Amino acid sequence: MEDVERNEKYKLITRNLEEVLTEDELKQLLESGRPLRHYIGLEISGKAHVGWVYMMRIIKDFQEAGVEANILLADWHTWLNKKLDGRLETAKRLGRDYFEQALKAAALCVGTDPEKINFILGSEFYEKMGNDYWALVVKVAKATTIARMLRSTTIMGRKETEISDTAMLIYPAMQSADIFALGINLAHAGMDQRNVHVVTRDAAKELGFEKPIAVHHHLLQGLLPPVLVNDPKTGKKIMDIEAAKMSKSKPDSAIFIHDDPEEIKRKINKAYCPEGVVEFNPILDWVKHLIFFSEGETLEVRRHAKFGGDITYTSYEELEKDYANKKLHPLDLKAAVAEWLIKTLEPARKYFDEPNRKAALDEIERLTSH
RNA sequence: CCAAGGCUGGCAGAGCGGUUGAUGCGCUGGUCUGUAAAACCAGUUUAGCCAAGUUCGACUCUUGGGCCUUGGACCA
Repeated sequence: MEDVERNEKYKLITRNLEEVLTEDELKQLLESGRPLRHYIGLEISGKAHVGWVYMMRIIKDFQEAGVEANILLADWHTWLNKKLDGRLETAKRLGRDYFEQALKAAALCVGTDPEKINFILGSEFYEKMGNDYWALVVKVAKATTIARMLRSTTIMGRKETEISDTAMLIYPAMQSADIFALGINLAHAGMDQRNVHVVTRDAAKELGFEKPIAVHHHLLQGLLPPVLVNDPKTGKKIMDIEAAKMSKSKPDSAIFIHDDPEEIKRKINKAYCPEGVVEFNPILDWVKHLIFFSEGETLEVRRHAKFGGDITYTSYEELEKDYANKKLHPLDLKAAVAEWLIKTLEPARKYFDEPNRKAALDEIERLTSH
């Protein structure tokens, strides 16, 4: 009975993850019966896009498996990384006024209770911990070579060569310290941040801390045509992960959670989506990961009788097969996806009707538009 | 601290003491496809890190300052 439950939990936690470091460790932790403390850290930078909704669906799974969910509003990291207007105060304020609000809105979109997630503002936490926190940062820094730190800094959406000041090296050290200081045993992030988790696990070993389990989710593709590069290992074409993800510098590459229906339709319609081609297709990527997240999901395609009439898909595989065989036209699929997004994101739009939240959204819009 | 090179449109990146800022990418619009992409056509407005000077006239020359890059010096 208990084994079954553990198995269920394991499945629930891992079913949509792209990577678990390591699976055995996670199984062991579940078996130990000790509480699972999760965390994901977010820089206070851009606007909230559908990737957050996807992330929230994963967090919801974690919670249903009994995991305690924590989100770090990383205002210090934002400051280190020179985001927004470059001031800590701004990151601090918008962390609470916009980011926490947007994350709560995303939680509402996936039907989880926002109040059951702990939101931790970095600066408040560091103040509370005082010297102990900074001692941890130093410990991590001492346990990690410069080369290693540098390699982990591509998480910030910059190439190594673009890193010019020392603060950039403090950034990953703080990220590791956050995990230790919060007593996290389930460190969660997107695939783009896996390096820093690997550094953290190595440092844990060196410092005698328990190695946190690192879990990484798939990054939803941006809507623009993919940038393909040659993989030096296999010689095959792969996507440039940094170029492919949704970004605030390319507003049409992402759907934001508070976008209005017209905006959603416009962006989806603009999206790259070659007929019959499954590979590197952002719309199908979203359908696969975001929409058919779990069993029982459906996608209704409404189309003219001359194009085959309405059809409801109950699995991604089924849909992909039709798409590959050109039985499902991109335009019909796009319309269906747009409708799904409009409906799913409705709670977020409503949430941001509230004047204070709207004002915070306007401010972040202003700070990130140029 | 010293030296060399750089700082031009959203980005990359030419040329020139004076007249229409090359080219590429991006972006916007159009044509063509039942979407997008590709292709082709059109558009992208008051560019020159700052200051002073030389000059009839400087983005282009001189000097000072700022920032970036690389190298050196100090520590040895």
